[in-house]
Amino acid sequence: MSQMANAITKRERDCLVFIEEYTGKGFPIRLHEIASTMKVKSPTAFNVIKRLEEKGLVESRNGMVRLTTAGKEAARKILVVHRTFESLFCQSGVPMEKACEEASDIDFLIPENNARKVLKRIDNPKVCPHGKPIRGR
Amino acid sequence: MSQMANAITKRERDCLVFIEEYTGKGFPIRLHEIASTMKVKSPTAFNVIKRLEEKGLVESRNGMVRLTTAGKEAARKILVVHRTFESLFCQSGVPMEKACEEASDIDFLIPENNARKVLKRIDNPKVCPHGKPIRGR
DNA sequence: AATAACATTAGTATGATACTAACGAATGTC
DNA sequence: GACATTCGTTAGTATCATACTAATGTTATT
Repeated sequence: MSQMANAITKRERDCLVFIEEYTGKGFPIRLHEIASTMKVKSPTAFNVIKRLEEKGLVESRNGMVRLTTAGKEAARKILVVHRTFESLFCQSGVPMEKACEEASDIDFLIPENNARKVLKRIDNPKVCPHGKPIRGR
Repeated sequence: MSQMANAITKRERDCLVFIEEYTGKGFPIRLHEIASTMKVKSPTAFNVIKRLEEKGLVESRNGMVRLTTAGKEAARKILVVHRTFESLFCQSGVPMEKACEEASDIDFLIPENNARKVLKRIDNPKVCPHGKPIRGR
């Protein structure tokens, strides 16, 4: 209720981003992989996936999980915001690890268009502190 | 679990900040006031207050609610972070209302010391867009 | 065909959020 | 002083997200 209709939780965010980053390399992802990365048991991961599925962000078939078009778009938006704030924190003197962690706590809460404005304000860096492109891939 | 031990929720944050701002003017606050401002029924507000009480941030007696020392300190920290990000958003071209709203979504998630670093990065404004002092009062 | 690895279902638990209904206490009005 | 209104509190219910164990399917590999 504090968020708009299509809100996701931190857990769902972590899961979504992990799938995006993993499957971005062309490998399919298995639930077991997700569970162990998120450090939860399979049924927990299964439920998170199920919720993401209900929200139309993820598809799973034969234990293979992948993002839908909407899911990819959602992940893309989150990553733009993530890298923007990560950059802001780093520019401000926060250590990279901490910057990343804190960006992860807020990147799914802030609309992309506002992050883009912030990006301009901080001199429009093209890559995040990890060297990944901030805007389109 | 995504947060540290003493984490509070968005609801609790809203409640805490509201009490801080209200009682800052020297008036005692009543539960009914809190409930109607937060747009929830009394029992809901009552429960939020109860949780804040358990966390040692609030005291209530005879239906009068006020912050403890720890509660004031927590509210102060939140407001430093709030005003920092509000300023950032405004400087970036986000309308003030929206800037405030979004700052409220994240200000309780970011540690004060990192916000202070961000504050320096954005040219150390002394007041937030509403004209309130950002650092100590 | 048997086993191992993994997915899935069922069932339970906790914490945050929110409600209604009912009750209690204080306050003010007639 | 009796009564009504207002507000706080308790009790009970519900939902959602999160997380677990235990049991059951399913698939793949040997």
